Formats: sequence, structure tokens, C-alpha cells
Amino acid sequence: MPKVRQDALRGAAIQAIKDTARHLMAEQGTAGLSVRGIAKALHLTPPALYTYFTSLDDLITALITDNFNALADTLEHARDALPVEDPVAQLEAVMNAYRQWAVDHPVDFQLNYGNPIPGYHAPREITVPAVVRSFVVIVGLIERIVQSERYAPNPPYDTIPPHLQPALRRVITEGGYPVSELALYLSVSGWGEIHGIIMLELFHHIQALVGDTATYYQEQIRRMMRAFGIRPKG
Amino acid sequence: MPKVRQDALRGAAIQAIKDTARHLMAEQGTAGLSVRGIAKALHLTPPALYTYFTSLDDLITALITDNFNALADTLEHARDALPVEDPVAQLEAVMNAYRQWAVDHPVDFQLNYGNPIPGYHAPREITVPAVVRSFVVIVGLIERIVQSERYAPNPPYDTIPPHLQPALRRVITEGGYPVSELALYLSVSGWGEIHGIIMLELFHHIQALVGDTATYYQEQIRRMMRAFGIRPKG
DNA sequence: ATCGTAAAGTTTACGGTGTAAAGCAATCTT
DNA sequence: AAGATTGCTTTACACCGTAAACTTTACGAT
Repeated sequence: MPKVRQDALRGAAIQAIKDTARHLMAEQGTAGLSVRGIAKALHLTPPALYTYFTSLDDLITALITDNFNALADTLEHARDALPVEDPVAQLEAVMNAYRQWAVDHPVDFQLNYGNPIPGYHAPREITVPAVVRSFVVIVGLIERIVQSERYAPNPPYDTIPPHLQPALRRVITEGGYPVSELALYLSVSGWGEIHGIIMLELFHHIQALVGDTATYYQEQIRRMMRAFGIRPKG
Repeated sequence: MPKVRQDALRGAAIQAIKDTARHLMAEQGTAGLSVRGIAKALHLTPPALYTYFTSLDDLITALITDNFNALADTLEHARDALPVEDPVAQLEAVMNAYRQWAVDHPVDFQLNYGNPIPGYHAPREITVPAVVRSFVVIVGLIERIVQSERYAPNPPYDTIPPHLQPALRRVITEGGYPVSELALYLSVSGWGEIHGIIMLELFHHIQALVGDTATYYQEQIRRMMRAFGIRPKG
């Protein structure tokens, strides 16, 4: 089956294109992402890339998908590096890994969670499942914590906003996730909070206010967990 | 002084350019922002715009500055529409106005708080003071609340993270703002939280999870205030 | 009232972008 | 060995920001 070898070659070419795209973006930001730039770096003519991607948007979508998966991999790895017996420590590690990935790959993070490319709009049916993978890591941990003795309901986060309940229930049943509505609610809340801090940091809006953003973030997620009713220490 | 009239004409031209820029962006997103597009809409040749702006970046900076001021105006207006005797209600109104402005002007909000234009980077010395104007509205209200009987310290938000204190103190003394470190800390925390929710909403990441984002936001800021130790009702 | 000047706008041009169309050469399939 | 497919090049088009030179308009001072 030479077809296999050829498919492998094609896969390698696609990988090379994505690698140089990422490399150029790392150097010059999203402005460095251009068909012609990639082609030049690969010693090809620009239209040659259209053998592998139908358009620049198509390439961007591929990059975004990879990013979401890389982020999810990182979170899962951070979770699995700690003992299952301490889900609180795992959650803290995962949230720190979330920020760390964003700080280490700012352009990629923006590509996914901002909208940095004029004219480009990510196809929902591709990005939504990819986002879910990361989110599931957080929800899974919070679910285990909520069911453990490390959790003690703490107002105002001890109840689910009534208006929110139907939506949460629908997500759980339709998605088939075996989690409680409370765990899902706390996850959404927490996600919004860490996302906000990270976005403000990425665009340099809070450095002047808080100084060291890493320790600020660290402290805030600890406090957030406490406010949620999650006890630190084992 | 005919000079005055000419300056007025020049001002009107600049305003017309900014208006059409905003109009094009509202229709086609940040991709619609182009010198040539604006020129065509105004029945001018592209280089003619360089009489009023030295570059496209220059125009973008002007738009961003206007946005920050418009947002700050909106917040101040929301604050002043309610009696001074109820700073808690004022704060809630201001935070709702913050989201409402973002929802009403999504592209403008992205232009300010995202980084949607490849190759463009906002000059810090211009944007920072503009950001401060909005932030000051929030800090001012929280300061008044903290000093009132509506505030009762509530763990874990009753203390300031030790690492954070020097930075906050420096901001207060150097900026000359007559606010307590606690008010500033709570403001930063709150800002990060509402910012995160709004960003996730703008890029359609939480709609599937929470359904009605407006009521979710509303509920979350109420809970956040309670967690901070701010009592609702008068 | 006129002249010099400055401002506003034009034309032209250069180098950049994404990508469609056609053609060529090598390789795989039968 | 013949035909089809794949990878790639050449050419071309329509867009982009903006620099340079030139023309037109309107003003301020003499």
C-alpha cells in the first residue's frame, strides 16, 4: 500500500505548514500569519499550499483545533501528575496549568479565545467540542470534590440560580455528562473568573494594578475555591 | 477668526471618518476597517484620509480612545441615574451598564479589550489613562460601600493578599487616588470576574452552557457582591 | 484686491495580501 | 504501457496601506 506512505507524506506536509504558521505567529503575532509568508519559509509558491488547505481560514481552523487539543492535553496532564486522592490539589494544578498555557502560548490562546483575525469566524461545530474537552477536565474534578468531604456548601455559591437550572440540566442530559448541576454551575463560574484574569493579563491591563500577575492569579483561584466551599489542605 | 471655522470643518471631517469607520466595522467586523473602504464610502481617494490621520494605526488609536471614553461616560451616567444614598444599587447598575455597553458595541469592545487588528498595538500611554476612567467609577463606588454600613467583611475577601499590597499601595500613592487598598483589591477582583463573563459571552463560549447570558451575568454580579461582603437591599 | 502660502485633494506608483485558472511533471493505479 | 491523480509552478486578478508628486482651493497679510 504505497497509499499509506503517500498519506504519511501528505500528513507531514500539513504538519510542516502548521508548524511554520505557528512559528511565524510566535515571532510576529497574528499579523505574521500569511499564505505567502508560510510559502516563502517552506520554499514553495503560495498557491502550492492550496493543495493542503482550501483557504487561509481553513488553516486557521486547523490551528485552533490543535490549540484546543493541546490545551486539553496540558490540563489532563497536570491533573494526572497529582494523586487522585487529592482532587482539590488537582483542581488547583489544572487551573494554574490553564493560565500557564495561555502565558506560554499567548498568540495561540488569542487565536482561540479572542477573535484576532479580521474576516475569520471559527465554525462552531468544530470549536465547541474542542472547548468542551478542556472544560470537562475542570467539571470532572469539581464534581469529585463536591461529592467528597472537602466540600461544604458556602453561601452565596451553595445554590444554583433558578433561571440557570433548565439550561444546566439540558447540557447534562443532552451531553450525557454524569455530573451534578452544582458542579457544572461552579465550573462555569470558575471558568469565567480565571478567563477574565487571564485575558486582562494577556492584554496587559492589570499588570499596573497587581504587579506580579502569577501570584495574583494563584491567590485568586485559592480564594475562589474557598468562596465556593472547597476546603484547602488534605 | 475664520481659523475657527476651518478647524471646525477639519473636526467634522475627522468625525465623519471615524463614523464611517465605525459603521463599516459594525457591518463587517474589524475586517471592514480599511482606508480604502472608508475613502470609497466618503467619495474620496484613499490618500486623502492621510490629511487627517497619519496612518491606519493612528485612526484605530483614535477609535479606541473614543470607545474608552464612551464606555466611561456610560458608566458614570448609570451611576448618576441612581441616588447617591444607595451606592450598592449604583454599583450594580454600573456593572450591568458595563456588560450592556459591551453587548451593544461588541466590535468596539473587542477593539479595546481584545487585540483584533493584526500588526496593530495600542500605545500604552494613551490607552492606560482611558482605561482608568472606567475603572475609577467602580473603585469609587466600592470605596463608598466599604466605608458604609452596607459592608461587612466576609472571608475569604476580607483581607488583601500580602503579595499584592505593595503594588496596590503604589498605585494609590502614585495615582493620588483617595481610596483604601481593600476597595482597590475588591475592584480588581470584580473587574476580572465581569470581564471574563463578558469575553466568554462575546465570543459565544458560554451561551450553550447558561442559556440567557443577561440573567446569568446579573445573578453572578449579585453573588459576587455578596461574596465580597456587600449587603443587598437598603 | 492681490499675492504667497498652506491645506485638501488628486493621480500615480510600489510592495504587500489571498486565491482562482491553467498547465506541467512526477507518481500511483490498473 | 496508458490513464488518472497529486504536487507544484506560472500567470493573473482584485484587494490592501501608503509614499511622492502634483493640482486645486481657500485663507491671511500686504
